[in-house]
Amino acid sequence: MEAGTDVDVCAKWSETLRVYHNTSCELENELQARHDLGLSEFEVLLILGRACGDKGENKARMKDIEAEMYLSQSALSRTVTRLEKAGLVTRAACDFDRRANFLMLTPAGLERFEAAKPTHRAVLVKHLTDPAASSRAETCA
Amino acid sequence: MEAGTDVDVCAKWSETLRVYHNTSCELENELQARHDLGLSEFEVLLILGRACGDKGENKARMKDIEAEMYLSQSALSRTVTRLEKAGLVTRAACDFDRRANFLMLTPAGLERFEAAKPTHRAVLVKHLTDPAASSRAETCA
DNA sequence: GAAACTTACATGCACACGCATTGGATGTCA
DNA sequence: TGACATCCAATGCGTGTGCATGTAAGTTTC
Repeated sequence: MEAGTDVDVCAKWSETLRVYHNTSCELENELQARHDLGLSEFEVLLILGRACGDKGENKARMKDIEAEMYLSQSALSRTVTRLEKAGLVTRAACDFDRRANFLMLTPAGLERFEAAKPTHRAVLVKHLTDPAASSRAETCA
Repeated sequence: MEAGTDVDVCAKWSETLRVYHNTSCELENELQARHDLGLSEFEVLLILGRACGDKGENKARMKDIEAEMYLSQSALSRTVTRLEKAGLVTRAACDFDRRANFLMLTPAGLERFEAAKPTHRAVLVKHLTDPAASSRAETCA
């Protein structure tokens, strides 16, 4: 709407790309190396971890998880399959709607999540508090 | 370093994810639908388009392009292969360093790039000038 | 209550990506 | 000159993703 919009927009996009790639790349690497978790997998645990946390029941419907993530329905389905194979999560049928699945954290899943949370937070702090400190990761492009 | 950092950082990351995914998803969709170009492919054209633009020679070394993109060396190599098959770009050996390749825009490539540029800019403006206007795309998660 | 539609999840498939490796060209040092 | 390290680009391979589709379950309409 104002003069210089083109340049501003390009600069803003470049900055967004830089922060996004550097951060998600390091998140991926750190979570994988330290906790054997992919970023998508961690994000599912993150949603489960805060869902109904006070009731002690860490569960959510697939559809609700999907709505909170930038991941297609099929990709989420496979991500959950991986988590299930790793024993971090269990699928449970929903009594009221047998099309739907509930997803629950297992004790192992909760433990893994709690262990990974500091790693996740540390990377975010590193890259988002002082953007200048966010440099290119060694791997990932 | 200050109180509330954790919450601030999480909110900032959420916002970055939102903007990045919405924007890149719509970029991908629009460029594909209107110009038969993937986002990575367009970005290569973008770099070539502004490289030495004044000299009328739109060329650059693979390594230099790689350094400007968030793409691995192998992915760039294949992206260029696709562009080459589409006739938008040609590889040319470098006289001074025969390990390196120069990449050049063909006339068709320049034309395609010029056609796609407004689409690219429009999406950026839409999503980055007023962040609230950036809503979830229909496709892509 | 049967038929048509919609919703939730899984799966076949194609594809773009990153990592590791390879092959060829260049530079360096003895 | 010969041996070795370095650099550029291509390719084999595995994996995660999205789209399209399939299947089962719920909802609506008559």
